[in-house]
Amino acid sequence: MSVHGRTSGNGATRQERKQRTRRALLDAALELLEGQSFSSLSLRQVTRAAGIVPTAFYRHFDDMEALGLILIDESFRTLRAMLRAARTDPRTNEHVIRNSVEILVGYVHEHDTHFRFIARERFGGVAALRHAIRREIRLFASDLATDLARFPYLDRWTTEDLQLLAGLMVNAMVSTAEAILDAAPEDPIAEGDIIATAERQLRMIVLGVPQWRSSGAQALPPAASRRAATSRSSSA
Amino acid sequence: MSVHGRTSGNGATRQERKQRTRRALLDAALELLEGQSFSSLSLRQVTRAAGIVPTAFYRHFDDMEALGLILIDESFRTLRAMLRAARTDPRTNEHVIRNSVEILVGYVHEHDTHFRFIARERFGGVAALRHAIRREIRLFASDLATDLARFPYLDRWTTEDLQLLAGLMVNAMVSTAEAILDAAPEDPIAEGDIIATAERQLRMIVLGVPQWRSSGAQALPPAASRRAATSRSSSA
DNA sequence: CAACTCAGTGCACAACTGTTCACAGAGTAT
DNA sequence: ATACTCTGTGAACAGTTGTGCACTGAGTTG
Repeated sequence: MSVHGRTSGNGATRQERKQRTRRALLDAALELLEGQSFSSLSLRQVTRAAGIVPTAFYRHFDDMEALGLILIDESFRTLRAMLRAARTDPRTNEHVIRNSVEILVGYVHEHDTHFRFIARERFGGVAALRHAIRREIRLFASDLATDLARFPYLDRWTTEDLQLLAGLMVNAMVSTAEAILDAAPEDPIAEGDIIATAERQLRMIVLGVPQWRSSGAQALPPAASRRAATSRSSSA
Repeated sequence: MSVHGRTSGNGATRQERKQRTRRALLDAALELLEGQSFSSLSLRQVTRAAGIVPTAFYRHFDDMEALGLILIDESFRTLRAMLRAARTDPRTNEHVIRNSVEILVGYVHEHDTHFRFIARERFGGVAALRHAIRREIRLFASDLATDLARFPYLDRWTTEDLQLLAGLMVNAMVSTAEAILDAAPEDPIAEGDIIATAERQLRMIVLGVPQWRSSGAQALPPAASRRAATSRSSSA
């Protein structure tokens, strides 16, 4: 501690410098990943784009995989921030869907690298990343599920049912995000179509909500979902 | 033409032989793709697995990308076969969902390589494949949409609305397929859970159907619409 | 039969990969 | 000022990649 630290004019203090090249590596990777998948991304590409020599990579990460896991972490931090923004949105319940989609679109544009990375590696070739993403998506769906519980009807649902609904919504969100990212950049018509489709899909999902509890319980008892799963094989 | 052809005992006739190594290349690629993504799959890996020398690859495909496009074509052929199987299923409308999911699961197990390939490359790193898959999925959703038109209520829908619904279902199917493929192999409990979730998700989507009018109206219907308890005729 | 076609071979090449190692030199501690 | 720490360097390695080229030899054709 004490008064030690940078002697040169530019931002120094070793820790800072290390942190900065670490960020440079992460950012370089994220940018390169816009055009290729993680499994085809080489350590040397990343270091080259970050402006350091290949071997220096190991001062920051054991592995490319380790770097990938950090990127997943950061990406989901963004997703959670988006959820928080949607949750604390002051606008009325009448346009929840429209507003939510709007927030999603804004976040996709502002953090396109994160969204593209997640969408691409969700089912990608690297098992470790795939599983990490699956785990995070489950957590994300849980967060969304508790948010959903604030709405009429839904506050009576079991957490399992809420997660089911949240899972549907997350799927719709992810595919919407990828559609936006893959559309012609800054093509307002195409993006408008995508947004309209997303809104209507969410609306269609939501319309089933008031019907769900009664007939859903009738067809598959929520409490016995585990048992129903194992005894299902006889009907094949 | 005429009586020319194979002179040796094993299946010869040049065309046949060429066709056979072509298949060997495709199959080798498909098998390798179970463990990695297409963009990280090398020409040499494929030829090595197929038992030929790297340069012979060019006798069959211009490119790895060309091979990938063929794989997409073949994969969607099985998807369409699945749709046909579901369409001509003799069982009653009461269990459409359960039966459809069952058919899906069967196809996923029998053609796991195709499903995994599509799921993995749908948002993968190779733009050409990604776009080809997106196009095929749109066509697939159209096929599904026309199938859906056979059901009560739905026969009155516009094709746009049907495509919307079909898109939701396709999304659910794809993520179900990947969940099955990524589950512990031959783990009946995990797979049972996935199947149960898929059925309930589809059911939830379908429940919105009777409410849907093209413009969608309100997002969350007012508390008064309890009447739906008696009108569950079209549900699963 | 001889002439021709062409799927598959074998070698070569330049480019790229991940990882090792000894080493520089700025930042830090005493 | 001196000794230590540690991020980044540069050369070197064994391996892989895609592709060009001249070739072989079985299958085909006239």
